[in-house]
Formats: sequence, structure tokens, C-alpha cells
Amino acid sequence: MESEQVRGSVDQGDVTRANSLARSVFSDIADKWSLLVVNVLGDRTLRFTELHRSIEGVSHKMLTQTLRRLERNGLVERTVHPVVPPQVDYRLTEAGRDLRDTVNGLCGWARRHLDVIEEARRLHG
Amino acid sequence: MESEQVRGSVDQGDVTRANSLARSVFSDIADKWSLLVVNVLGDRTLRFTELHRSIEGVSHKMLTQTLRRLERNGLVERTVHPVVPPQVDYRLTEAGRDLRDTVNGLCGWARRHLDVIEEARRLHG
DNA sequence: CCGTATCCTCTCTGATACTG
DNA sequence: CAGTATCAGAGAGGATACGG
Repeated sequence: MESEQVRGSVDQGDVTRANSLARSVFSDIADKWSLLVVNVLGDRTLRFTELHRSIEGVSHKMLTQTLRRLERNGLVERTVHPVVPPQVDYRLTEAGRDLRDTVNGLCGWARRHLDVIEEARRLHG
Repeated sequence: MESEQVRGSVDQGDVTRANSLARSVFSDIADKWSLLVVNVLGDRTLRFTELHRSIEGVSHKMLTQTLRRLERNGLVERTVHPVVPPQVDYRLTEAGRDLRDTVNGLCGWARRHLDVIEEARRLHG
């Protein structure tokens, strides 16, 4: 992606690094659950169970995996409170909140093109 | 997503429809290959083989499947020229180009947060 | 409450070979 | 060139049970 920039004034090595990284990040966040988690979290701080309830259809396992991946990419911050029963809070980092704005754009896009999509599905479905 | 809007002035049924549709669209486009195809196509019109060459690592089969799905959702237009050898052109629809702008936002996001992501990966990797 | 591990199923993916 | 069909292996995802 952004292949035009290769010919631009940006440092070549930097661009290559950006491309491959962006690509691997895409692989990590471009899935349904990650996007939904980012959206649901928003500006709030939620516990594991609250997230689980908020995202319909996600399994315990998938939610855990998704949260670990998001944490690994610096999008989500995980806070463990040493109490019994255990309490763990999740919230978006700054990068995560920035991503959420972009994801909101995606939602806006879906809303704007509802009709086109539905018609296309009727035609080709 | 957009759950705040449920309490807003928008028609309730419309919101529900938008949410479930957005969700099913997400499932269809929120994958690596779809996003890459949308990005590579941009404003151009490309043939199957050109796309295949442009997107490193995609198999013949996956590219076909991805293009079918994108067509099914009204993001890509497929034009078959009745010549021998066959020639098939792919280009983004208006909805597709609109999506590409959003996806570009995603690329921009990745570029902006390169350092944060890399550091998070070092820490948690 | 939160997380991990195991098992089992089912889909996805790539390789290959074949049609128009 | 563009697309379909088939097959086998890999991997994702769900259910369940158990540990901190």
C-alpha cells in the first residue's frame, strides 16, 4: 500500500519498513473482533466480563486472544488489580483511540452505502 | 457500534438494520486481502493478472474469492471483454473508492503509530 | 472473576490440474 | 488470460474443564 510514496522524497528504507509493518499490523487488527473491541471500548474502561457481554457472539477464547493481540500491538492497556476476585480493566491507548476514530469512519462508510451494498447483494447473492 | 446513536433522533429500526448490516459487511471486508485489493485498485482499472502481480503473496484462488466477495458487496465492478484471450477488468465502484479513502486513513494511522507499535511488540512479543 | 489448556470440529488456504 | 474443481494440510474457532 502507499506504493506511490516509494518514488517520493521519503527515505526508502523507512517506507519499506512502514509497508511491511503496516502489512503485519493489518493482519493483526483487520478482523471482526478487533474492530468491534476497539469500537466498544471507545473512551471507556471496561472489565473483561463487561466486554464479553457487550460484544455479542464472541467466545471467551476469542475475546482473550483478541485482547492479547491488541495489547501486543499497543492498542489496548491492561490493568490488573490484585484483589479477590480478580479485576482486570481494559482501555484504549492513545494509538487505540486514534484507531477508533478511523474505525468510526468505517462505520460511517457502511451507513452511507447501506443501499448500494444491499442492492449488490440482491443482484449477486 | 455507534451504540450512542440508539438514544439519538435516528429511527430505531434503521439503526438496528445499519448495525447488523455493518457487522455482516465487516465480516466480509475486514480481511487482509480485501483491504489490499481496495488499496491497490485505487482509481485504476486493472486486469486479473495485474492485480495478482501487484499483491504479493496472494494465491490465484484467494484473489478470485476476494474479488467475488467485493463484487458481491458492490465495491468492485467486473467487466468482461468478449475477446480471445479473455480480458477482464476490475475497478472500484463509487462505494469502493469511498472505502479506499477510509482504508487510506488506516494506512495513515499505521504510519503515525509505527514507533508505538514496534515498542509494544518488543515489550510483549 | 479472569485466564489457560485441551480436544475436537470445521473452515480456510495453497497446490494442482483442467475448461472456455 | 481468466476461472473452476478437487484434495490434503494447516489453522481458526467453540466447548469444556480446571487453576490462580
